[in-house]
Amino acid sequence: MVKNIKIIDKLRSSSLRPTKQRIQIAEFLFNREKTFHFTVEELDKLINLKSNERKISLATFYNTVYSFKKAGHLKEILTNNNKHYFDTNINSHHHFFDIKNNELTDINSKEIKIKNIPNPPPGKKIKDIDIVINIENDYQ
Amino acid sequence: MVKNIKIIDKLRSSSLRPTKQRIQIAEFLFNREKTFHFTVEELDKLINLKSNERKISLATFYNTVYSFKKAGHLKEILTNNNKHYFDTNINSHHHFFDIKNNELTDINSKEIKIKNIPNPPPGKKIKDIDIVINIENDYQ
DNA sequence: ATGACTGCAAAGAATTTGCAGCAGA
DNA sequence: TCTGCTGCAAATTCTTTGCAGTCAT
Repeated sequence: MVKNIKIIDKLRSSSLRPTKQRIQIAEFLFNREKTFHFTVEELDKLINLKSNERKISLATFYNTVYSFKKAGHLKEILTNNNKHYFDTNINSHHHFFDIKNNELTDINSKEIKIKNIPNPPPGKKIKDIDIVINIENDYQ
Repeated sequence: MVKNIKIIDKLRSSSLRPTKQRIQIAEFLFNREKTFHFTVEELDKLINLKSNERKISLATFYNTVYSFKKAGHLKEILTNNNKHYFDTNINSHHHFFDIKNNELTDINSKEIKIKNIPNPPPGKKIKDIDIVINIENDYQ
């Protein structure tokens, strides 16, 4: 199996040693076209079920996902369902959240704009802005 | 101690029996001027510490807070810190979230507006929109 | 060789559940 | 009386931690 050079560079350039586990997780996450939303536990199941190799431990998934987040390769998504969701799309974008099934969808529109952004409290600055549009079934 | 008629009406009008526990919790939450942000565990501590009466059980706090939310008397706030935060301000409003200390502040400004709201997916309708402005210390 | 990383298992934090008994209507 | 509600404790779920052994450099 040919190692993915791009993935290894990505890791190195974030001062993350390209270990077997990190490479496997990074390939799974970043070699894809579409945005991918997940929790750490889901990721563990997805990767460990399909792989024949030795299982990666849950603690390593937690470590790795948080390292990737810190390095800016993943974004964390706000929800009110008491789980940490991550997103492989790190560009500034927003989400629909289906409150019935806890389902997240990216909002592709870049046109969404906020007017009259208030000033942050003294001594603070704005880091970024999350917009979540909560949706529900349209019975009519 | 005079029972708070308004609180009892509020409960009744949501088909919630005005039990001693619900009245005590509702008085604590709703008889105040300013918006109040809390988690269920914090609420438990705040109410049970200051009260001389028999302690209200944690399960009852969970039941009650979720009933109040369902009845529309509380709003749940989005965060990414793995806790359910609630807000006594049920009017549409938004939050600053200090990512360092997990601290929520209301944004009073009603002028904040979103332009070009995208269409929800087919069969869905927009329920509401949450905006969280993440802030951090402004070192310069 | 030396840090950094991983795996394991135990601990921790927050929330949920089941059910017997209690209390509003 | 009859449900709905509460209290308790156990269970569940997700996340974190400590540490010994392993691996990348």
